[in-house]
Amino acid sequence: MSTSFKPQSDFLRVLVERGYIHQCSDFEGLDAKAKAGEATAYIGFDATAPSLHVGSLVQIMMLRWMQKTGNKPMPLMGGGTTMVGDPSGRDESRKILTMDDIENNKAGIKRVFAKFLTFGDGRTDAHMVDNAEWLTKLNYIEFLRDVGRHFSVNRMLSMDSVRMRIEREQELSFLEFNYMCLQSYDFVELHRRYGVVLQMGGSDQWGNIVSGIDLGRRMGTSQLYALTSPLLTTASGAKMGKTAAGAIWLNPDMLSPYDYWQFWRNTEDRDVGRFLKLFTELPMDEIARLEALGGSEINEAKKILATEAAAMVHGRDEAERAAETARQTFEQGMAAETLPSIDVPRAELEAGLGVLNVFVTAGLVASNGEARRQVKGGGLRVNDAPVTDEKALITASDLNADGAVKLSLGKKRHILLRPR
RNA sequence: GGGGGAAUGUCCCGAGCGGCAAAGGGGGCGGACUGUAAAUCCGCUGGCUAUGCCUUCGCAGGUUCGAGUCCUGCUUCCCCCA
Repeated sequence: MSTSFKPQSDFLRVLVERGYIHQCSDFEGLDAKAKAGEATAYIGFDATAPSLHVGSLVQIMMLRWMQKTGNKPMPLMGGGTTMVGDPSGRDESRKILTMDDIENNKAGIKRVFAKFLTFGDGRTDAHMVDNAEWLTKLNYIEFLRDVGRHFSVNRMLSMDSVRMRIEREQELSFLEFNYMCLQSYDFVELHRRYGVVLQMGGSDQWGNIVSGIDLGRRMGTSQLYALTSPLLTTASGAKMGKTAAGAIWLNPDMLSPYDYWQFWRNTEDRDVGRFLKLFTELPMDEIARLEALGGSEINEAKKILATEAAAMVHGRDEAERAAETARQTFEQGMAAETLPSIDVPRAELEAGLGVLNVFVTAGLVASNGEARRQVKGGGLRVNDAPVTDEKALITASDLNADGAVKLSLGKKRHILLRPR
């Protein structure tokens, strides 16, 4: 995005200055719509997991800004499209999910949106839709005649997502090949039902979105618009939000607020400014100040980033608590009472529990074998003392002043063991 | 329809004369150095009631003291010819 385009609408102005925009089909046209508060927009979310993770956060933030700048955001549950599976950016077919899984996932995902958007019937209130509502009712022949005839297979074959599969000689099922048609049709359907004129998404969705605009034109909608966000990677090139330890989930039952706060606290120096703009709502001049901090002072900026980002998802109180827990744990080296914890029956603790087993139970390591290896490498600690004997027992005498045992893996991951 | 190849450690890529818990990467985890950063260096990277036992090389059988490695059938994918 390096145009000299000067947005008139609050919506585009914010998105441009905060770095949300990768591509837009028509800046001027969309700007006018947004200025009039008529830029009703949707973003589709596939129901492939019981929670969204950090990878979807940019999209969610775009919807939030949309609402804050006087337009109507519509998160779309891909209840129908999830049954098909998006081939974009994938080099192999998705697993087919069962209907039960999809329902379950939708319920989890809805909880996330409630944190970011105000729902209701007002003009700028968010409205949640599910494409299963219309996609599952489609009649095959009718769909082919009304919608299918507008799609050129020649053109679809030239789209990145499809071409890649073909070039790499990887299977692309007819089921997946249809995904684009369905997503395009969603756009048209949403326009007809709710007057949606804009579809946003990650840059990998550009092709699908534009194809929806095209279909709209052929099927007689008014002008539709596309807006995509850059695909987020960390400065060192890793994909955002997915580590081998697991994705950075937004639902607290999948990842504790404390761990969520830690994720942001561990941001690389180079990413701090960019992330503050995308994932917090701090004013731009404040961000400029924070991002200019040099050397170890940048850590202050990271703490603010962590607290602001966590507050958005888990609420201000939880965020402050996570920040305080981190302060006590890292800056004072104590076992903050509010660290994530697990319970263990008091009788078992008094009888003595094997260290290895305890670390496995706490979920810090996957198996006794891994625990042993960590002991060898000096990675496990009980109450900050390195575990040297893998046969050691943890007993009631290990309880600290707060009545808990602090288990640590490495320098960053801590869990409290509490007798119950 | 005919001919030829491929499937390896449940994160990925990938070597593998009949003795293999299976080379090497990447990724990840841990350690050192730092600032809970990056870069760099080092270690680890099947499971267990553990000087041993169990489970792994697409699936099912077979040959053999012994099979990822050889044979047969099957599945999936790729290439060439038609």
